[in-house]
Amino acid sequence: MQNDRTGESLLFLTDEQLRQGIEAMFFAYRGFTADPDRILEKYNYGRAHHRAMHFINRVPGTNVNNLLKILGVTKQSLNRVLRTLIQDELVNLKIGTKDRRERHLYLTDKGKSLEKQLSTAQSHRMREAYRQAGPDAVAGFKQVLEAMMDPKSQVTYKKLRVS
Amino acid sequence: MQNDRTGESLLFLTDEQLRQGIEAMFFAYRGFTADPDRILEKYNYGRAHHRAMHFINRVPGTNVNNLLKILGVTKQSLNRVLRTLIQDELVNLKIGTKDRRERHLYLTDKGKSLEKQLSTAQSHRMREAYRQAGPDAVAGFKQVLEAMMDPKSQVTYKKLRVS
DNA sequence: TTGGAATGTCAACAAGACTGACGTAAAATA
DNA sequence: TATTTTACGTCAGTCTTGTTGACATTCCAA
Repeated sequence: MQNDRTGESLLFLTDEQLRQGIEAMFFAYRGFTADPDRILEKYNYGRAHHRAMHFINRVPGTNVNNLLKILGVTKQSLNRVLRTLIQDELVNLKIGTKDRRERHLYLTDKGKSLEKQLSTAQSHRMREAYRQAGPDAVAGFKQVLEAMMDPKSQVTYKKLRVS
Repeated sequence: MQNDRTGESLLFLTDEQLRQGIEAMFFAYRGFTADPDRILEKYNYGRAHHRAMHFINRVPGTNVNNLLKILGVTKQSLNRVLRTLIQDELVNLKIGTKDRRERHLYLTDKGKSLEKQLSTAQSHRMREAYRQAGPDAVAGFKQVLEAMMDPKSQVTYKKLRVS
């Protein structure tokens, strides 16, 4: 695409480059989750709670089914997490007015506060990485990640921008 | 907040950009692990086995302690995985000649074969993503990921290139 | 009115992480 | 030589987060 296949090296597609990419994903993901994990530990929550809160914050009023699709877990798994979040008053349920089977999910003020703490920590690391790498690198970073997603995730990911 | 100092737009550092990066990491990592996961399931192994095999393949003859540092888990956790890999004859132990307390780890032919299967699947997705994004994007991708790692992981990551 | 969708919940299970404690062999050091 | 430290293994117990399967409730829509 952006290179002449007529003698240019395609060096970025060597096995060594791919292996490096794989290992970079592994180590970077550990860093990516490290800061929120430390905070969550203090409150006796886990990554699953973080993810739920993140997307409830991102899509306030989402119903359970939609959240399930985003998170890609079973309802039983999500339910366990939601139950504790609701008990601890981090998440609010509102029964749908149009369809009363649906539960719409919202963060409470307490929930927003914790979510803010978590996303601040995570964003801080991301911001530093972005700053060090610069705008062009960031654009490339996102391009590659997006291309790595399953098609369904890609759709979900893009929808989140629009909404 | 994060706007142009010298007229240059730091648009890539907005909260929205950071949030997108966070979500991209989440969805991309799912894609990243999806293909190997499917293969592992058939053999009744998990991601932990994959990671161990990956790095034993990458650093043949590594001792247990070194592998522990790379993987960042407890010895109990790794041991459980190693035990099954050795039982199933995917991994070989060799007692150190210089220091006989050390166990050096190697993939057997059987182990190499499975590792190849897994890395082929994972590389295939990575290669497609690289190809779609192009060499500049790939460079940026790696820059950002590297900057996102914990310092210790960064060192480990770089050492793997050299060795 | 009936089928199916949206949701919740109970039970059981497994992977994979953790901590803590203990044991052994071998190397390093005082 | 005696002691301590290192490398490794293992037993036991716990936690989170995922899974399947089964069943109940509510309620929309054909």
